[in-house]
Amino acid sequence: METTSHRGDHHRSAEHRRRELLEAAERVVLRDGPGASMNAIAAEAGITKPILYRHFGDKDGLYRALAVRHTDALLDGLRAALDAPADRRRRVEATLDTYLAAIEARPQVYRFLMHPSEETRGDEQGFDVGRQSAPVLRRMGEELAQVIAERLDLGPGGEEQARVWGHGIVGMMHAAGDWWLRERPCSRAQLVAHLAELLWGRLAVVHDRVGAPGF
Amino acid sequence: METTSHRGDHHRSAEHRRRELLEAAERVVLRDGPGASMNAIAAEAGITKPILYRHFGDKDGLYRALAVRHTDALLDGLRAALDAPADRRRRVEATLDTYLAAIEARPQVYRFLMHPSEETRGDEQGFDVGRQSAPVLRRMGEELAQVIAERLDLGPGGEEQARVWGHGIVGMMHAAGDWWLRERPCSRAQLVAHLAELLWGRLAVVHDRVGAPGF
DNA sequence: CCTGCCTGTTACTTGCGGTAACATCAGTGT
DNA sequence: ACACTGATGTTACCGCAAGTAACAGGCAGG
Repeated sequence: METTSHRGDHHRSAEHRRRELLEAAERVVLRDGPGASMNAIAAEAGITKPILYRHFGDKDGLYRALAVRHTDALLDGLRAALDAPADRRRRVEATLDTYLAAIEARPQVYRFLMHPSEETRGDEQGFDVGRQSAPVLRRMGEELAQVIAERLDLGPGGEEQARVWGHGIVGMMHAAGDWWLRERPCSRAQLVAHLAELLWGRLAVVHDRVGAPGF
Repeated sequence: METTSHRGDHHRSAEHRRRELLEAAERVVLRDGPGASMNAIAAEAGITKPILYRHFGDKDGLYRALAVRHTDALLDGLRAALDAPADRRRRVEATLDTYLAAIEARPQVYRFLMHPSEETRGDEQGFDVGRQSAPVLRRMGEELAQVIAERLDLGPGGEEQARVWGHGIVGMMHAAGDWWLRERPCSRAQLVAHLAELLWGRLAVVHDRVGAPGF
């Protein structure tokens, strides 16, 4: 193997460089928000733009590469919470709390993940529907759907229902978390409790107010 | 009243012009997607950029003005569904279906509403959290929260819970609708049924699959 | 020595948001 | 009649960001 020496070195240094660039990009994005320019990122890394383009193709490529790490980390945490040894309600609460703790701890990362690239050209006027939802949300929805379909006996059509629930629950978590993080109206534990109550069907059984139009 | 004649005419023609510009902008946005340029909008309206800026301040202003009409229309529809004469389950289903029918009928409008402006400068590095969620979602969440708080007897702390539920349900509806519109895995009625089942707490009572780790 | 190949540069093009400066025409006060 | 005001419209420009040549040096291996 004469190749191992230099080609291995080349590859390793290339990947090493790539990691360095990603870390520089992360620093800039965390400092300047998701609108950070390629020039700023290149400057932070001590180099110039074309190198970034050689490594990542375009801005979207860089942002996607950046997002993968955080997305994976977040999903790992959620899977762990979903697999904790406890009853179903506790698992749901733990999963909600894990997500909320993550976005609370690093709101800049969260903001970046939910908003990676805006408008990937390739539209072509034929309505393709708003796919503005961040890929991380789609992945979370799909993974949750899979867990639900695997573990719950939903009967015929259960897989479809599991997917609806997966995306629905993730959307609920995301929207509530976004609002909570902005307004901070209560503690994280209270938010988790309220959401779990909602998922546990309290909306269906709570009584109407007296003297109000029914709901 | 010497003012009524000319000032009234001036105001009316100004507002008329504004409506014309908004309609041209809408045509372009529906044709080119939310990334449409001010130049393109001005050209569609038969004028040039500075006029748009005089009328709407900046791009965000134009987009906000555009969004208001659709947002109002959508919210009116949702309020009507929420006020329909039927039991609670039917009302929830009607509300979900109204929202989904709206985004199904005009996906381009939907996409535009959920994605108005990207990154309104004014960040200031101090974490302000991802407020990328479209204003329309916030408004929907707040309005639903108000309806819930008004009509349901949630006991102490009920208002807080109502707000959590409002934003959570809206997020669920949005995420599920977005996914459904992209993949079209089932009929609208089925999607509504699945979501209503989720809100009715079936997640809490459905049985584990035999031989699988519990959930 | 010359040929690739990687890394890096400077300098450019294109396109966008936004603005300044100027031109035009309608009605108003004196 | 005449200057003034104010809205409508223009051309031409600035600044900035994404993305792209085209060129310059280090370091293999024939």
